[in-house]
Amino acid sequence: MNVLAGKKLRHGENLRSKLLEVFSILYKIYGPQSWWPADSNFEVVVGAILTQNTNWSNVEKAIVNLKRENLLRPLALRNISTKKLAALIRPSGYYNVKTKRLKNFLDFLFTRYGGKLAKMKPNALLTLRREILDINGIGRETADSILLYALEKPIFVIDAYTRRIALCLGLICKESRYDDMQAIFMQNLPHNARLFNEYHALIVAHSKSACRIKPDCLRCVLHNEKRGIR
DNA sequence: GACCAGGCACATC
DNA sequence: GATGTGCATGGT
Repeated sequence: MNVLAGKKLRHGENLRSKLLEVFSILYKIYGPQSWWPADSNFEVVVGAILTQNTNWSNVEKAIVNLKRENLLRPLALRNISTKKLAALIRPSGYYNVKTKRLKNFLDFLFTRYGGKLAKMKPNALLTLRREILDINGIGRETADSILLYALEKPIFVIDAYTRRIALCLGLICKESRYDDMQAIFMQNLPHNARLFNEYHALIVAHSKSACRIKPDCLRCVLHNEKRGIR
């Protein structure tokens, strides 16, 4: 369970105001992110699967290969052989595993929604989440990335960046599990897809930034921001 | 050459 | 349920 929700933090701040403050400062520093970096909702899904435990620059190489072959369309990707798909996504690593996972998602998409992501959108968030999590190879993070960034559903994505920053800020402990961490954000922020989109994207932007302080240590940024130091 | 990067499933205990 | 392991590339 969420052991920290509602608990008073130092300086009398509660979790809700702390989370909003962090968002406000990140937004002020990095500006609107308007994620995900993709040309279509389907490309978001492909990227979410390819980026599993992989550097994004490697994923970009695979995406470029797929675009070159005009394969970033559900039907086209469903119709190519696993051998060809594996060769094209090779730069993203774990290419045999990820080929199966992409095909699994496509099987689901065509079986249940006629190959159209748009047909998924009207369904309730939790219904969709259950369905997507049933696909072999799609875990919580990938499912939530698809739900938030491809289907615009209000769910907070927990990834390695979020974990590191939340740990740094004392919002979670090392033992916290995915659902616990997600509850910290979901129970203390308005359920708004645009807010969750920007918040997570800003966390990634900060984590990847080459700021002079240790990128993972948001505490330093918060401290300096309050003192007017950039 | 070692280490790391936006996971996940599966086997084992 | 917790822990260990396999899956693989490209950048530093």
